[in-house]
Amino acid sequence: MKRTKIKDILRNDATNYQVNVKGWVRSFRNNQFIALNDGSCMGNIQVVISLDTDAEIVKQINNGASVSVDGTVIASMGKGQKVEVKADQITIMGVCDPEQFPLQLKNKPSLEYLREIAHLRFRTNTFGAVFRVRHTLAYAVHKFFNDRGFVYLHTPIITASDAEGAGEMFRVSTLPPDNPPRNEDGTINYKEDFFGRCTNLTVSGQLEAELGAMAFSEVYTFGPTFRAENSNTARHLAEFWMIEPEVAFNDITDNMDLAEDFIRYIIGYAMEHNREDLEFLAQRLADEEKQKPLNERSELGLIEKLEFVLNNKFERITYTEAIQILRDSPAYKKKKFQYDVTWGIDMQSEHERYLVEKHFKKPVIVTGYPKDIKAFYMRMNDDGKTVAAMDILAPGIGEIVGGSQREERLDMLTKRMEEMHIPAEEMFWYLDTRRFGTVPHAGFGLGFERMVLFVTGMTNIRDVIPFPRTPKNAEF
RNA sequence: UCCUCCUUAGCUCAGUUGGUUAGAGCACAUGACUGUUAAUCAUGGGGUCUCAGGUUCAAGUCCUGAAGGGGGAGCCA
Repeated sequence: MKRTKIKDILRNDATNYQVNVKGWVRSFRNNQFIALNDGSCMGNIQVVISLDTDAEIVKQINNGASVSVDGTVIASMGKGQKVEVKADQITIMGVCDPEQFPLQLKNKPSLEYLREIAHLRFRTNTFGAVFRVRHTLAYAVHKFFNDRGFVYLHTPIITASDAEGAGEMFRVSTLPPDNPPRNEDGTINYKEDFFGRCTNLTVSGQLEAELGAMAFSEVYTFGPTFRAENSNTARHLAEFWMIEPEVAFNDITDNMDLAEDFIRYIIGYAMEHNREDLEFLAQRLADEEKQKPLNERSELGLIEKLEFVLNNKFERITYTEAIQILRDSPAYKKKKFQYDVTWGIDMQSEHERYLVEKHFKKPVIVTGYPKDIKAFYMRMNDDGKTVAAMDILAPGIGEIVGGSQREERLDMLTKRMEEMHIPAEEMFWYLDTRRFGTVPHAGFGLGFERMVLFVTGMTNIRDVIPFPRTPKNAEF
C-alpha cells in the first residue's frame, strides 16, 4: 500500500479507511500506543497496536525506531486526538537501541546539547518546526521574486575579486599547503594555482548581481556566503545564506519599499503555511521567557510580534535623525551608553538596540549614513557627506538588511574607489556597467538566517541552519 | 579577538563553612499493569565530579593553567 503522510491523516476528519504510515517512534505508552512522527507536520499520529502483537516486535518499538504500519484510520477511543490508526500489521524498519540513542526526548535536552548531535536534532519538535519554517521562508523568497518578474541569478561561489573589502575571506586553492610554489621574493606564486590567480569563496554576490540588473532590470541572488571572520556570537556564521535583490531604475526609496514588501511577504507566507509550527515555537519562546526576570521579557509573543510587523509600516529615519534621537534620549542624558554618540560614529549595538527596542519598538530603516563608514559603491548624496545607504534594524536581531542605491556615475565611483584604495584595474568589469549605458539602481542584502531567527523566535543563529559552520566548528 | 559566567550519572540539575560510602528527577534494564497522552507502579544497574598541576591531615568544594560551552562586545548579514 502507498504511504500516507501523517499530515494528510491529521488534517482531515475522515475515518474508516485503510492506510500505510511510516515514521519514527516518538513515544510508546502502555505497550500499546505509539506516537509516530514522519516530519510532515508538528503532530504525531497515535498508532494503536493489538494486545497480541508478537512480543519480539513490541520489544523493538523504542523511541527513535522506524516503523511501517498498515491499518485503519478510526475515530480515537481515547482523549487527546481525534483520529488514530488501528494497526493490522506493524513492521520494524530500523531498530533503535535505547541504550545508545543519544536523543531522549523526555529529558528536555538543551539546545546546546542538541547542537552537539545536530545530525539527530531534526527529530525534535523544536527543530522540526524551525526547519519546516526555514523551508517555507526559502520557498517564499523565490515565490516573491518570481511573481514580480525577477530573474534568479546564480552568482559565483568562487571569486577572484579581492576588492570587495567585506572582511576576511576563505582562500580556494589546489596548491600544496606545505610547499607552495613561490615567487623570487618569497610570496606564493598563484599563477601556478588552479585558476592561475588567487581565489576565494564569495563574501557577497552583489557586484555580479549589479551586472545582471544592467540587462534584466531586476535580478536576485540567493546562495551561500562565506566570511572567515573570527566572530563568536549568536548572530554570526562563517557560512550563511544571503538574498541580494538588485533593481535597475530603483532609487533608495524604491529600495526601502521593496525590502519592506519582501520582508512582510515572506513573514505572511510563513504565517499562512506554517501556523502550527509557529504556534509551537511561540509557546516554546513563552516558556523560555518565563525563566527570565520580568524586565527582560519581550512585550509581545512571537505570533503577536509577527502580526505587528505585518500590520505596521517600518519606521524610516535618517542617520542624522537617529543620532539626534539618541542624544536627546534619557539613556544618553543619564550616561547609560558605554559609547558616546556624535555625528559620524558607526552606531554601536547598544545604540541600535535603543532605537529599535526602546524608542520605536518596531523595525527601523536608517538611511543617509556618513560616507566614511560605508562601502565605496554607495551613491553619494548631494550634501557630499552622506551616502544613500539603508540598514534595516530588527528587534532582537540587529541589522537584518544592509543595502543602498548604487553609485551609477562613473566619475564619482572612480573617485570613491581611489579614496578607498580599491584597485580599479581589477574591477574593469564592474566599471564597465557605468561606462556602457549606466542607470540608477539599488539593491540590498538580507541575511537569511537572521530572518529565520526573527520568524521562529530562536535566539542563536546556530539553531536555524542545519549544520552550522563557526570558528572551530565544522562537524557533520 | 576581548570581557564574563559555566562544566557533577546517558540528559536536566542539587551538592551547606573544605570533612565519613557524592544525590534527585528523567532516561536505561527487569517485572507488573493494559485506552495510554512526557503512561503509571515496583526493583535494579549506572560517576576519572571536563583535563593538568597546586594548597591542605583532608578538595566536587580553595588556587593556577588548559579545553569545551553559554551570555555580552567588536566585525557584519
